[in-house]
This record gives sequence, C-alpha cells and structure tokens, in this order.
Amino acid sequence: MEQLSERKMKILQAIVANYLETGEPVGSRTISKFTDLSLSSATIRNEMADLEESGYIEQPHTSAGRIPTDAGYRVYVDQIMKEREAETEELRQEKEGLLERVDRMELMLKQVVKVLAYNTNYATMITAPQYREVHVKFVQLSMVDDEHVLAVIVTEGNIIKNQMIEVSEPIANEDILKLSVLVNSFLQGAALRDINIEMIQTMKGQAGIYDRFLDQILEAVVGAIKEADERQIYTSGATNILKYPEIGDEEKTSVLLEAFEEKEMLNELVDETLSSEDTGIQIYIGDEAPVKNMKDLSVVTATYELQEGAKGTIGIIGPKRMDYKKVVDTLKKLTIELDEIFNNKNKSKGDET
Amino acid sequence: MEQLSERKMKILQAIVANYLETGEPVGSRTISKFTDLSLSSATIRNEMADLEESGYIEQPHTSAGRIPTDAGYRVYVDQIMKEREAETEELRQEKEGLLERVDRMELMLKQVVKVLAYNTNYATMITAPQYREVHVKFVQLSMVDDEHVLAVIVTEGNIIKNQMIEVSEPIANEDILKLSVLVNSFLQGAALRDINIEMIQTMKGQAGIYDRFLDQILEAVVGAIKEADERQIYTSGATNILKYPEIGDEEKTSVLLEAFEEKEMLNELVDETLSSEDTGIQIYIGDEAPVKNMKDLSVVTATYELQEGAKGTIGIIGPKRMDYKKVVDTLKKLTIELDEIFNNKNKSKGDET
DNA sequence: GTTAGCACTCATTATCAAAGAGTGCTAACA
DNA sequence: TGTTAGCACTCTTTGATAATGAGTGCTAAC
Repeated sequence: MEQLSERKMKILQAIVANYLETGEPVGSRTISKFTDLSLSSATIRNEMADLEESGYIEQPHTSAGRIPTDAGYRVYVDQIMKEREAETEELRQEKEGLLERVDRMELMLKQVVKVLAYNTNYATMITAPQYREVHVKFVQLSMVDDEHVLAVIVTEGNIIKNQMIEVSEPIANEDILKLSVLVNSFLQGAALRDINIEMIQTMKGQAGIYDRFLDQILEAVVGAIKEADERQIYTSGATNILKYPEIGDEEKTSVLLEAFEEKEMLNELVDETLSSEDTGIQIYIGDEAPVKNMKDLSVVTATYELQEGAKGTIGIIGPKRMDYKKVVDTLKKLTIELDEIFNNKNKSKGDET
Repeated sequence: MEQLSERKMKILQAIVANYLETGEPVGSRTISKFTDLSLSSATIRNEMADLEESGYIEQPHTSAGRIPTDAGYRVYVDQIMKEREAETEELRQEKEGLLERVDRMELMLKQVVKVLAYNTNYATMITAPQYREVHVKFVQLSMVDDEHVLAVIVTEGNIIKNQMIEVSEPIANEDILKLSVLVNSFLQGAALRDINIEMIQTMKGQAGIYDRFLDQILEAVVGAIKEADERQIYTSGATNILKYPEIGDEEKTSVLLEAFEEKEMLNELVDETLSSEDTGIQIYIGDEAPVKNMKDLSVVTATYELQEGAKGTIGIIGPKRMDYKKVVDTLKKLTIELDEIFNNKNKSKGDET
C-alpha cells in the first residue's frame, strides 16, 4: 500500500468515521459537506476512485457509495491508536470507577464482563489470570470420614483445589501425617512436567503399605494442577451481536453465539493475544482475528496482569463497524482500574475454580 | 372445556401432530387424508369449526388452516403423558447409555446438557443437585504462609469450599489447632440459620486473644455455605432457539438468549419445578411457564435426585411446537441413567463450586 | 487542478394482477 | 340426521412491471 497524500488520508478518515456512524455506504456529496476541506463532490469522487483503486474502500454495487475495506479500517484504527497513545496518562488520573471492589476473584471477573458489555453494547469476554506454569505450594491430607481422604492442593498464587479420595478402610491419623510429609517433600514447588515416573517410583518406595494410595493422591494433584491450568473464560453480552443487522446472516450469528456458549473457540483468541509481544491493546479487523468465521466482526483485546505475574485477557467482539474509539478508551480505563485493584488494594484474593 | 367426542379428539390429535411436523396451518383436506377416519374434508370442516369454538384450535387468518391453541397443545400433551406412563418400565431396561461416566460433578453436568441439546436440538439447562439446607460437616484451618490462613469448609454431601484469610501476623500451630477445635465444636452440623449472634458471642468468649480472627473465619464459613447454596446452572444449545423461525421476532429471541446467558431468569423455572409435588416430568406450554416472555415457547422439566437427598432440575426449552414425544422420552431415559450413576456406581463425587 | 452537468446503473419501493389454499354455506344424498 | 359435493368468497403469496432516487463516471468548461 502506497503512502497516502494528506488529503486522501482526510477523506478516508471521513469515510470510515461516517460509515461507522451510519452503517450506510457513504457518497461523495456527504463527504463534501462533512469535511472542512471545502471540495466539491466531483473532486471527492475523483479521490475516491483513487482510494478504491488502492484498495482502501469499495462499492457494494455500482450505484452506491463507498464502504471501507479491511485495509481502510486498518488505516483508520492505526490513526486512532496513535492519537490515543498520549491520552493514557490522562485517563489514569480520571478514575471513573467502573468497578465495585468485590472479594472473590470469580465475582470480580463476572462483574468486569458485565460492566464492559453494558458500556459498549458488544460481546465481551475475560479470562481468569493465568500462570504460564502452575507450581504446587503444598498438599494437605486429612480424613473426612472413614471412607474419604480430603486432599487440599494449594498452588502458586494461592489458588486452591480440593480432591476427595475414596479409600476402602480408615487410615490412622499419624499415617496421614507421614504420608503428608512424604508427599510434600516431593511435590512442593513441582510443576506438571516435574511429576514423572521416576519420582513416583521413589515416592512409592518410601510410602510403605500406603503406596497404593499414592496413585490416587498423585492423580488428585495432577488433576488439581490441570484444573488450575484450565482456562476459565467468562463472557457477557453475546446477544448484543444480534443487534447489528449487518452480521445477521443466520449462519455467522449462530456460529459466533455458539462459540460464546461453548467458549472453546475463544481460547484461540486468548492464545494469540498472550503470545503477542505487545501487551497493550490489540485490534483485529475481520479475518485478521485468529478465529475462523470472523468476516464481519472485529475483536479488540487487552491484557491485564496480576501481581504475581499471572496474565489475563479481556476481549471485546463486535461488528467490524464498531465504535473503536469508545472501545479502546473503555478498555484502557478498565485495565488501569484492574491494575490498581490487583496491585495496590488486594485485600483478599479469594478462592477459585 | 367440555369433554370431547372421540372423533373430535382424534381430529384434534391429528391437527396438532401434523402442525408439529410441518409448522404450517393444517387444512381440512389434509386431515381427511391423514387420519384413518375416512371422512370427507367437508365433514372435517364442520368438526373443526366446533373445535375452534371450543377454543382448541384457531385460524391465523380467514383463508388459512388451523393451528392449535395452548389449550389444544395441552390436550395433546396430556394424552402423550398418559401413553408414555406405561413405557417407563420398558425404558429402564433399554440402557442406551447416553452418558459417559466422568468423575467431577461439574463435568458430568456439562456433559448432560450438551448431550441433551445435541439429541433434541433445543435449549437445555441443568442445575447442580442442591440441598434444601446446607450443613457444615467440619472446618479445617491451617497456615499457608506467614500472612495467610486457609480455611477449608466441608459441607454435607462432601462439597468443599476454601477461603483464604489474610492475617497481620503468623499464628502458632498449636493456636491454630485450638481455634480449629473450638470452631468445629460450634459449627459442626450447623446450617446458615444456626449461626446467630448468641453463638458468636459464646465462641468469642472462649477464643481468647484470637477472637478477632473469629469474625473472619465465620465470615468465611458463612460465605462458603452461601456459595454452596448458590445455584449453579449449566446451559447448552441456547442458539438452537434461533433455528425455529416462528420465534424469530428479534425481541423474544434476544430476551430468551439473554436469560440463558445471565441465567438468573432460569431460577424462577427451577423454583417452580422443585416446589411442585410431582417430581416427574412436567410440561409448561407457552405462558404456563413461570417465566415472562414465553409466549411462543414451551418448557419441559424433570427432577433428578442425588443419593443424599439433594435435588436438581433439568429443563428443555424449545418452540411451542416442539417434538414433545421425543423430548419426554429423552428426559425419561436420562433421569433413569442419572439415577443409576449417582445411586449405584458413585465411585467418586469430586469437588465443587 | 477543480467543478458543473448529464447520462447511466442499480437497489429499493410501490402497485397490480394472478394463483392457490382453505374456508363457510347451501343443497343434495343415504 | 349425519355426510358430502359444489361453489363463491377471502386472504396470503408470488411475480412482473414501473417509478423513484441515490450515486457514480465522464466530459467539457472554468
């Protein structure tokens, strides 16, 4: 894509801005009045023909106005991001306070997506903060009743998992204690990939008659780590998608809604976001998004960070002609606020799953 | 509604059955051929006029066939339920095995709704089994690190909740033990309403210098009970609703989908089902359902029971012209299967939230 | 380089007629 | 008295045709 003259740039911006607002193809006359360039519609028409040739805009049909192509959106969005960069510091001062502080992480995240969906009128998602690799902090065993041993596994970042283990006969308290010491000596600080056959063999050798419980305990620990590793995704406002007729075509709609319901598809999006170097706000227009069937949709993502270094992703999914300015601003404010909540005032980090 | 003659009954059944299949208003000629009554369309027309007057069917407009009213559906559905009653025993033998056995309750429920949605092509929901009143089994306290005490609360039915309590200074191990004994002596077997000011006062009196932690511990316990009490609702296939054009009208669709997303509305449905005497399968046609905006939808619910006496609800929501026979059969099979899984072969009841 | 003017294209909308489905009613029939 | 054939009538659906209007591309003049 060649460099655009300043005038062409202005016209392109005007076209996109106008299209975002109205959703209708925009014609030369509109631009002629809309901008401060004071040019006649004929001149605009010439420029528009050039812009079309360069691939920034297109006509739905011969006798219609122009709409932006993905490339056109790209130019517009890049411009916005440049403008918005300076303002981040300002926003930090503002403190609108979108969020109420709540104790349990789970409730907090649910609140975030709801607030976001309500404020933007798009579909939103957020993942719980995640560690690259989950390490065991300690394991605690105790008899619940004659047939059940409770294993509590605490991982880095104070995420807690329980697992109930059924046993055929009661185990004496001191034996539980011994087992507990043994298990912890091996598992403290271990990540999933540290638990190998060799380790298990050694443990079993030292466990004596209780070696057969070890399997179950280990299974529980592995299960717990995996569960902590499992990505929790919260969503809200998926039905907002229905509000935008340009996406309407039954198929796409239901494909996306299904994705929101089952949530698996959203994982790809999160992977992409997290793997990117840029931890700020990223915008994917149409097929740019690492998800199939996004032809008419755009995604804006942001990353937030928990104090212990766990990262989470926030995503907003809306029509390609979404209000990018507002979305970017809202996301910026929100990540700033989350930052403050997690890093300054974390009075209680609550439980999990 | 007066008693219907056998012939009118047959015609009504035929009309409803035909309408369920095609979705089109059904005319007299169709019925004349469809049934084994061998009557001319003119005769059918006369009978239909009567049925319309009695309020079982209606015409969308003068020159169209008839469609069932809610009363008409009711008659049809009652008939089905009567027929199906005898078959339950048969079904019990069949053992189709819709479900794979999985350990964690959460995964099991997710599987159930998915299987159900997949089999029926309607929107489905299930609640986790719930106790009328949650009782504490025991509380376990332990220091995680110098600033955190972990409280593990186990309730009836082996539902486990954790709560991390932040403390300003380390507490000695023996003190934790003392506190633990104290707390358990009061809270074991307690339900939410048992925890009153009097009890708290007495506990504080006996807690000595640690009385200030008691508040936090109690808060944690109450929080845990409340969380265990919170109704978990799993849903699937909400987008199936979009497949049925007769509901299409933007509003209703998005109202219902939102309900599925936020899940609050579904609580009313569950309340109604659980409060009903009849624990079998219940069918709500259109506005009969205890939920607003159900004009074009029907709900079929069933109750299942966990061994400890906790009950859960399964619901299927589809268009008023859903395939009631299939839905009822599927639900019957499923509850039988759940029954078996929970009551015979419960090898591990897993964890919660 | 800019602009006015004009012919041309194409989607949208309205109007109208024809077709078809189904009814209600009447009169004839068993 | 219940059943049926016949027919006029109603109302939706479909298709064709024409009118409208927005917007363009191109040419010629400024």
